[in-house]
Amino acid sequence: MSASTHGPGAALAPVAPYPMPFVRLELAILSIVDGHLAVLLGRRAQAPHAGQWALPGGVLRIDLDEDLGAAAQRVAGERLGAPLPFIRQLGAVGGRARDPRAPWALSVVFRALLPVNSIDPLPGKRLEELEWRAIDEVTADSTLAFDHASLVSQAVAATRNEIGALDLPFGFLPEQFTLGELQSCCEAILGHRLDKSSFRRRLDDRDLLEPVPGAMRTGAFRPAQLYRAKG
Amino acid sequence: MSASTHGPGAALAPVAPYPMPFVRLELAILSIVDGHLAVLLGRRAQAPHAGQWALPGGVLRIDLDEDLGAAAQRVAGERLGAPLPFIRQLGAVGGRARDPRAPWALSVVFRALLPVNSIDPLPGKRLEELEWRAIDEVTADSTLAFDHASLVSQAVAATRNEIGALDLPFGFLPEQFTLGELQSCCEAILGHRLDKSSFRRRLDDRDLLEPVPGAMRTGAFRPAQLYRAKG
DNA sequence: TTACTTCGTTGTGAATTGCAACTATGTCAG
DNA sequence: CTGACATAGTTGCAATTCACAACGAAGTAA
Repeated sequence: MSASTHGPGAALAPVAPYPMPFVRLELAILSIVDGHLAVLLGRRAQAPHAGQWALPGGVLRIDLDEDLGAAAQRVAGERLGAPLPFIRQLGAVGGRARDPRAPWALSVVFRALLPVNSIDPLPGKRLEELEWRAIDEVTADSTLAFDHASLVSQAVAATRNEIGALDLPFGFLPEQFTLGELQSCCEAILGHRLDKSSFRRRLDDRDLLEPVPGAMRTGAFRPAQLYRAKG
Repeated sequence: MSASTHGPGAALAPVAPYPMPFVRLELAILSIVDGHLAVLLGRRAQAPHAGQWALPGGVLRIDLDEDLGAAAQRVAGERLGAPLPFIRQLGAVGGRARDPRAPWALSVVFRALLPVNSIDPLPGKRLEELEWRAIDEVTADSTLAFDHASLVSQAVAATRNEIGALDLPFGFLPEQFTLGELQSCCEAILGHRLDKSSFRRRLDDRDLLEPVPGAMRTGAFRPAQLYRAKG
C-alpha cells in the first residue's frame, strides 16, 4: 500500500534492493503480583514453539505505525486491549536463527510497567492464555520460546538499574500511593528489602514526590499519607 | 552506490504479507581528541541531506550478516577499514519521516569507543570526508543529517552513565595505561574534573585493574605504574 | 643543585548511609 | 472502655563514603 506512493520529496536514490528482515515488536510487561516481580507471558498456539510461553508481541506494520513507540502501543492494544502508559524501549535483537518463520528476524523490545492490582488484561481479543509468571521461576526454568528468556532478563536488569538510580516505578503504582507502597514496590523489583529511613531521606532529597493535602490511605491500622509524583 | 546488481533476496518468500521497513545500522564512534570527547562524522555526498554531516552507517544485509552485532562490525569494516573492539548497541529508532529514501526507516544504533591516539580511520575505502568533531560543537550546532544529532546525544549520555557506574572506558585506552591516563579519559567523557584520591579509592575497591609488574610509563617527569584490565 | 611537574599517598571535616530505637495513630478483641 | 497490635513516621548515632587539600616522592631539565 505504501510501497511507492510516498514521494513528496524530489526523486531520490532508490531504496537498496536488498531483502529486509522480518521485524517484530516484543513486549516485556512487568508487574508485581503477590509481592513478587512478574512478567506477562502468553502460551503460543501455533508453530514455531507451539505450547511454549513467550512474550506478547506483533509484527511491525509500516502502513499503520507512525514510529516504533506507536507500533508498541498498537501491539499492546491488540494483545491486551489497553494502551501502556509507562513504556520504554530496551533495544533490538536480530539474527538469522532467531525465528524459523523468517530467514532473518529482528525484534525491537519494549518494557512496560503495569500497576500492581491492574485488572488482569486477560479479556483481550484474539489471545490464547496470558498469565503472570514470577520472574524467579521464569529465569530459572528458561523454557521460553525463541530468545525471550534473555529478553526478560534484560528487562529486569534495566528496571532494577532504574530503581537503583531512584528513577521511580510510577508505572507500578496508582496515581496516589503511600510511601510504604512505593517502598514495597521497589523491594519487589530489587528482590531485597530496603531501609525505611534511608529510602525516605533519599526521596525527599530529590524532591520527586508531593503529599496530597487531605488524602490518607485508611486501612486496618494507622492511616498513611498519600503522595503523588511531582512535576 | 548500492544500486548495483545484487539480488539474491528475490527468492525469499515473505513470511507475512506486510511490507518491511528499510533497516540500517548507524555507528556513533567516540574518541578523545585533544582531551575532548569527539564523534566521527562523515559528510554526505548524495541526497538526501547532501553536504550535511552524518554518522557513518550502512544497510543491513541479511544475506551477509549473522546478527546485528556482526552487521555493525561489517559496516565498520566497510566504512573505516577496521573492526571495532568495543561496541555496544544503544537501541533502535524508526518511523515514517526519518529517511526520505524509504517510506519507513529503522536504524539500529551502535556506540563504539576508539583509542585516544588511534590512527585516524581516514584511509578507508569508498568514503567521503570523515572527521572527528568535538561533542560540544556537534550538540550545539545540530545541523546533522536525519535524526543523528539526537543519536549522538544518546550515545554520549549512555557513555557518561557507564563512567558514573565505574564501567571503565577501556575502549579509549591502550592495553596498558596509567591511572592518570584513565582518569583524564574519564574526565574528558564526563566533561568535568574528578578527584584523584576518590577516583583511585573507588577503583581498587572494585578490583578492576591490576598493575603490570615491571612496567612503568616513562616521560618527562616521574614515571607512572602501568595497569591493565583485570579478569 | 635546584626548579619543576607529575605520581602516589595521607589526613580531615562533611555528607551519606545503615541500623535500630522510639513515638504516633488507627483498628480490633475482650 | 481498655489494652494489644500492626503499621506510619521520626529521631539518634555509629560507620562508611566522599570531596578537598596537602604532603612527600621521583624523575627531567636548566
